[in-house]
Amino acid sequence: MSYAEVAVGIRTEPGRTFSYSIPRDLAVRKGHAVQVPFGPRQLPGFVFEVTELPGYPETRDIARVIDTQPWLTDAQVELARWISGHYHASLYSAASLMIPPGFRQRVVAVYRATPEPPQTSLESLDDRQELLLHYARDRKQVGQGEVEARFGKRPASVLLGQLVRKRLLSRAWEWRKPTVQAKFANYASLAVERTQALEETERLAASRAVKQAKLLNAILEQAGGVPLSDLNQRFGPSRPALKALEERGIVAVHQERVERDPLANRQYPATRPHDLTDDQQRAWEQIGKALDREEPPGSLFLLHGVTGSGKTELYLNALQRVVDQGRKGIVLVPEISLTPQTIARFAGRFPGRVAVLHSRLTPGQHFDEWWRIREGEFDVVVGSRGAIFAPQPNLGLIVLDEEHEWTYKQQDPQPRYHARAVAGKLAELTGATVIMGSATPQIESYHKALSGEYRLLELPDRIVVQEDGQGGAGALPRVELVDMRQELKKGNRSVFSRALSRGMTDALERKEQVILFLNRRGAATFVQCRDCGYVARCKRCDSTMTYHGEAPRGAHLLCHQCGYRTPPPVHCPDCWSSNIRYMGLGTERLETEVGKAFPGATTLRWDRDVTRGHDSHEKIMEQFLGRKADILIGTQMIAKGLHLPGVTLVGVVNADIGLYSPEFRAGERVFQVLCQVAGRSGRGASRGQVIIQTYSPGNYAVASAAAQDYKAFYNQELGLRMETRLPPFSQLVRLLYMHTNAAYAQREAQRMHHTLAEQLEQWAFPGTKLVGPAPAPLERIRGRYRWHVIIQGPDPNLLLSKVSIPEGWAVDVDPVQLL
DNA sequence: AGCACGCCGACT
DNA sequence: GTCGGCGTGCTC
Repeated sequence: MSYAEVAVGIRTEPGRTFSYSIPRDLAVRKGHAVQVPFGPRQLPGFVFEVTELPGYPETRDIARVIDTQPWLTDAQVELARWISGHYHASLYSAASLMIPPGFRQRVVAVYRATPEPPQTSLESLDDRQELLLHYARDRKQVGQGEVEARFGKRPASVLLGQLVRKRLLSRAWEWRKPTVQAKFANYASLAVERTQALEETERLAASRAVKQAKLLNAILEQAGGVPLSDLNQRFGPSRPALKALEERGIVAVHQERVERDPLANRQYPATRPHDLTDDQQRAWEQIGKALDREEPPGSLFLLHGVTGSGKTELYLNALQRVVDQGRKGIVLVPEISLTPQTIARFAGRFPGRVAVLHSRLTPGQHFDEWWRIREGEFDVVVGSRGAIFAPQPNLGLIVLDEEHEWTYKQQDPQPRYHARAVAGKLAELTGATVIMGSATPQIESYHKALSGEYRLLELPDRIVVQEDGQGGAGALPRVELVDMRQELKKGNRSVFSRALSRGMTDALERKEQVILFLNRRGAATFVQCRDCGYVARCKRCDSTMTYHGEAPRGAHLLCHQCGYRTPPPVHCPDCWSSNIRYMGLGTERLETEVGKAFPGATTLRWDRDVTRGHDSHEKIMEQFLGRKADILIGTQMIAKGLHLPGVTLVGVVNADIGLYSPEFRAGERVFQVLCQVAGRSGRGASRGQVIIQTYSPGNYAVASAAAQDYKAFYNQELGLRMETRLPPFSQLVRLLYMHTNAAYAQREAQRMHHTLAEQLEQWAFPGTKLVGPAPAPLERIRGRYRWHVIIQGPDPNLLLSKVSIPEGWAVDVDPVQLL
């Protein structure tokens, strides 16, 4: 008899499995998805271990193996174990990251009326029970869902339970069909020899069956069959004409599996490797050695290079080397950088061998891609955060581009993992090499690189890629810092400093393009009564409402926290004054101001408010690349890795936004975003110019961004982190509790703090301390009050593992933000 | 989800 | 001293 340790789909402590016996007729292996009995229910689970001895005295049998193939590789099983432990999540939730979404089969209950019901039970029924019993007797079986639809979720389960206990209904467990499945489409292909078909085409054309002739000709042209949808698209409704051809045995219509390939119907021009610069060559030698396994495997590289220094070329070379060895790669890029431009760079180098995984895939597309990756069909998987879990067999390389991006940290559902940390662990398990690249590495990463945990590779110079594809040394843009306090003193109350105004005029005269960056949406950032000082705030959150004044929704106030929308006030609700002023500046109002100051220029706005549609990112960029606009106005979105050769001037309208946030990473964020925006300028032939407007020119983040000096920023920031014992000098775990009742949330947080403090006193982990309990900086979101407790120390998990976390608490290990 | 267990208030 | 309300924890 063998036994299995199964991670069951319930809330559990990290790492917890349950022991089940394996029936003789079931082949169960590590990594299998299974169905197991658990109390009165049947639940899904994953097999983490197969053993000869039971891990528990009273085991029950595994009910079913969901798929003959294991869904998790051995490496993924170990990876899930690590994620569960490190991020304090259940093993099941960790394993779930690695299977295709939409395929989470669930067991559902189905009910049948019993053939010989006990008479006594039939006599004691109320109206609703009677109704449900008759409903069930009228059909073969009744699913839980339909009963819930008629009676409501809660009453349905109560009623069904009552009828089962009275032995009037019997309950069985069934698997709900997967929500996504392989897709099949109709294809038309030749059923006769080509020569015969050609004759037939001529005969049909000569007679009056023009449509049939056209169709047959199209089918002739494409060996292996044409999808009917294509024929319909090209020739209009074709089914009747096709039917005629089919009946005469000339063509055959059959079903074929179609891959919902997101790259289908897109052509990527093939690209060849560029010559490397000296810096690139030096970095490449080190990477090459690691890939050739001349050194112990599992190397982690941090590639520090400014925008345009040729990091991607090194990624491509490394991927090529790995592919030549018969191994495979995963490339992670931030979701927002997953543009057609980026995909083209990888797809062009490995034509037909690149899979793309991102959140905008339909479940069907995701499902198909997952299985094809699993089968080893792709050399390279390009995707956002979750692509780190792509089931790439024989993994040789993981690339993490823009490693400092905080979108690599999963925020909402457990496990709140960081793709960078997961990549490191996966590399350790598989022997793969990791290359992390950034122009502005996260402080922790650079610290690790300097202390030898990562291997540091520097690319200090920018390369200008000419039209012929050859590279040469390029110049960094000239950056000018403008003190807006001086502008005010000189009587300039406009949003444009004299320098920026002049720069824009010059650029526009030379027919060059301009980017204006403002990290805030909307028209006015807050709405205030001039008489009593009232500021419009969101009813459900504490944040101030932002005024949006544009079509299609008309003027309204919007909460950027929860999306709550309300008409703009005519009178102050406190003092009934009509002296309402709109204060502050957002992208929307900036566009208006540009229109006033540069009436001849055409503008394009790029922020979350104009990019709701699916392809709108692509459309806006195409418009700007096609010179349909002179000035692009946008938020963070414009800063991410776009190559815009026509831009020679970037204006940062207000660098100070975010600088005084209560977050310990505020300075780092401002520095990163300013560097990124500056990198948008002068990527074509001419040298770019950047003008940064600020009210805090002396601030270290703003000043070192203006000087494009990462090391200066790093040294300053590291000093601050050391004083405050923040990462990398400690590790943080944040425990967050939310509740609609403020007092309840506070009490719960105090209770948690008390428990932790007790354990801390008992075990006395050195250097570990508790921060809080305190209301989170965003004290209320969507009407829920938020309190948190933070554990700070060399290994907070030691303390965390001593307490059990009650329901309702969110545990965030290595949080990227504490708002 | 459903069952056992335990703690507290209302009753014999 | 006993009965039963429901809140809490466990199910391999």
